[in-house]
Amino acid sequence: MSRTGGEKRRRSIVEEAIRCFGRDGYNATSLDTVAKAVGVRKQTLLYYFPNKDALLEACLTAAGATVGEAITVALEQKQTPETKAEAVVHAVFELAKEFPEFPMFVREASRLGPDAFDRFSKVLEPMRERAVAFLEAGMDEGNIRKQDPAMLLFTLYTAVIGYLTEASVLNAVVGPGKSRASLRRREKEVVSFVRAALAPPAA
Amino acid sequence: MSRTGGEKRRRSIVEEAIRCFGRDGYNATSLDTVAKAVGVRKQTLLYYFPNKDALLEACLTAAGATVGEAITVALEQKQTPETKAEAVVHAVFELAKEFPEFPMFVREASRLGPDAFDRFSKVLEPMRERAVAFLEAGMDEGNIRKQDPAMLLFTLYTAVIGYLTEASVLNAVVGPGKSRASLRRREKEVVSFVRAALAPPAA
DNA sequence: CTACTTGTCTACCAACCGGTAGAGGTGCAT
DNA sequence: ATGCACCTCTACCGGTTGGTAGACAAGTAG
Repeated sequence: MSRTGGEKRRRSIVEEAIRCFGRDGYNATSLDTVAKAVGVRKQTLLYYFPNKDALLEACLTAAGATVGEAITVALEQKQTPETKAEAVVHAVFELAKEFPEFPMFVREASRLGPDAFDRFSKVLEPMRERAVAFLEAGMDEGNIRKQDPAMLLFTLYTAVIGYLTEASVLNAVVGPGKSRASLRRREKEVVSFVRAALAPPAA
Repeated sequence: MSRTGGEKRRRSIVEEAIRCFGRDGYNATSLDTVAKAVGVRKQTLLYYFPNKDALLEACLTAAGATVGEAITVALEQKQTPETKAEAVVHAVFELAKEFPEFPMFVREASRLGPDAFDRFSKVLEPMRERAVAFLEAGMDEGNIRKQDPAMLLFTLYTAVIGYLTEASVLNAVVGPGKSRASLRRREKEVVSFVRAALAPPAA
């Protein structure tokens, strides 16, 4: 029919699959659902990917590359050590703004087990190492409160992903009185939280 | 056959369903899977609950009651204001220790949307209000850093649930070098994090 | 003994699942 | 024009899904 061309189609399949997997979960998403979102028949998916699992792997790799790229771009601007963490948070929130299902997909990746998450995070490995080194250096210089840097990184991760994915909880906790917190407000909250987590005990 | 009796059977169905829904997600769990876990045929489930959705509602209500009870018991012991938060964290971790799928089910509840999460959290509503009041009082007295108490509560929630559910991430971030962090160690990390989040800026 | 309630079961259904087989259309190189 | 690689499709398969219909066993009250 329309012959959209191979690589372009492949990318659009992966993008829609990430949306569906993030929204409904991998196991609860049928190939038909993804195909309908792309605007194509299920068998076209199976032409590009031998089976559902291969499609998932492609999504995991692509997602890792996407977030890696976003963070790299954010850190390319010359940053003072103080603003680095906030720049990363901002980049992730920007990504979530124009791709709301993305954070949910990341959480789904971790839910699917170590293998799936490793495939997602493999690209991010060097950035993780640099982040740990950055945190350790900051601790040695006294700019960051002394603690296990890996655990600190994990705590920051859960805070960011939590603010981005637990919308139901946020509404329930903040209560019906206040208007539902916008992404912008949540980013401010996360940033202030990150500052508190990094700040040394005495100012 | 064995006629285990109505209410007992009903409870065991709900418990196993929480396990399955937490482990695999609601949409990806079949009634047959739950039935097999209980040791009974699918139609027996449908005798107690008219359909899958009704079973989910029962699970949400039961889960809310369980965590509410655990927290209530933890706070019954006379606590100093300083140890209250840690007592709640400890109670939740104890619950997770002997019921590992429980935190995952809570996260699944939030993933299923506001209606589902409301059903879970309805029982917890008065405790939420008391917690906010407690935090506000602490802020007024200068024992807790001034911030939006509802947002603080949400941040604490995401931290606890994150440490309990994101095992894959934890292993990936902490790295293969160290042994995987035990629940006990994670509880210590969460508690120290909670302290940092509550602590006023100058000691 | 009989009638009724409660609980568990077998048998079945239409819809949907992931995946296979293969026809056919389109554009490009020869 | 012809062959071929690329892409999308229809048709189908065996297995699983949530759910219905109803048989049957066991306790219980009269």
